Amino acid sequence: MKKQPEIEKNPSTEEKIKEAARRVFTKKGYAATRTRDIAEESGFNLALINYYFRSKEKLFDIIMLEHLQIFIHSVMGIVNDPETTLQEKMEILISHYIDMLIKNPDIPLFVLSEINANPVKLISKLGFNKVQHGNIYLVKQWKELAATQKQLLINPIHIIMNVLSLTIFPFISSPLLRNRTGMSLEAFNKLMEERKKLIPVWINVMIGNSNTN
Amino acid sequence: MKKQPEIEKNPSTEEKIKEAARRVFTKKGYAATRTRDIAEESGFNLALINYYFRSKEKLFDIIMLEHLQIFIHSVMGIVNDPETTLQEKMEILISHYIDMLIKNPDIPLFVLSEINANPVKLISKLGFNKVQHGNIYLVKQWKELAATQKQLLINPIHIIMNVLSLTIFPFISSPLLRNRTGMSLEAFNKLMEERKKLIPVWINVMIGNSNTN
DNA sequence: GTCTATAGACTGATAGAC
DNA sequence: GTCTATCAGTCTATAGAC
Repeated sequence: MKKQPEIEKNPSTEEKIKEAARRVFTKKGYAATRTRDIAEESGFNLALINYYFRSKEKLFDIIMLEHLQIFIHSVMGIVNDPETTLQEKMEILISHYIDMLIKNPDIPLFVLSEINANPVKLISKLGFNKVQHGNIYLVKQWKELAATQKQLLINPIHIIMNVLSLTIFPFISSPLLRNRTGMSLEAFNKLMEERKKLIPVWINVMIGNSNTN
Repeated sequence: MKKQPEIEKNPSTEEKIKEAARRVFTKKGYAATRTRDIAEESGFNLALINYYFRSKEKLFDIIMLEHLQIFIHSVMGIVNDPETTLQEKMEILISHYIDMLIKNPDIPLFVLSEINANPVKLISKLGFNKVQHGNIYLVKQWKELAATQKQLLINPIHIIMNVLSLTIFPFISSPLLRNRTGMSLEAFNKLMEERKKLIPVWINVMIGNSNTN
């Protein structure tokens, strides 16, 4: 019943710095971020960052690892659920991603940029390659479907690409799009809410129509 | 009949530096690029960069402007062609973009990252907002179609998003995707070639099925 | 734990020789 | 035009006071 000692009644200094770093890194990227920016954003002194995290790079690794875990961990529960159908998984996944992206619209561009800038480090060193595809329930269901759908000529990787593209890309291009059209953030988010229902419909008609072409 | 003096028989020093800058900036982004990297890549000395371009930022602006013009100018001829139908325009546009992206896969992530990092400068200062939508032939055709399709409940902006998402996003996520699946660059490019035909089909069934849902 | 002050390395830009 | 040498400013990281 007793809580662990010091489980942040209100955020500790270390946690505040980490949150500040998350905001600054995610917005500006690793190279453009100065340790001074994080200090200023956190309200503490520059020296404290190195006191808690030893270096800018170590702090960055922590932030990036947490971002990747948000995307991977949160999804694992969905794709590994034996209770839901393939169709339901897709709907839940898209809805879940869009919710997350409305809250954290800068994450995809940040993650993809940093992976592009330093693929070796971010993919191998951060333990990002430990996921075992074979054991995932979604993959099992997918294979079962593929076995029955002998007519389906399209490469399944196209479908995966399409789900991710339709879900994530609008957020990546949001600054440009909103500027060009004069759309407000609220209007944009409302469009994204609409897409929770639209994308699964689109994906279904894609699968249904690609082989009868 | 006489050519302009010195229209690069083989590339001038200035042109070589610009090409080197294009490669380095596009790969690493503005902040992570050091003037010394460009010098090394070009084979010339650091001082020459400032001799020709005065500053790192001025050189960057030139590169970025050229990238934006590639994307805008090359597209203008297509969307303004009165000879082609809306359907044909879409097919040509997608095919044209995929060709360009296979040759320059780093451009979208680069452009979108830099716009995200500095929206005010890159959208207004670089004269990126001079396009007059009203005069474009594609927009005219679009409005004509919309007038006849009174059943079409879906916001047209979704369709534009979808075309761009399905075309561009695979290139942005290519480093991650290829690493996760072990796919070669050749195999990836072949998939993208397939998408030249697939995306227009998908867009058509989207338009056809979204309102009968 | 938190601060000020500063060391030590690096960066963009320029002066000046050739 | 192209180079070497170097300046002035900025950056990360640390030493040391409190």
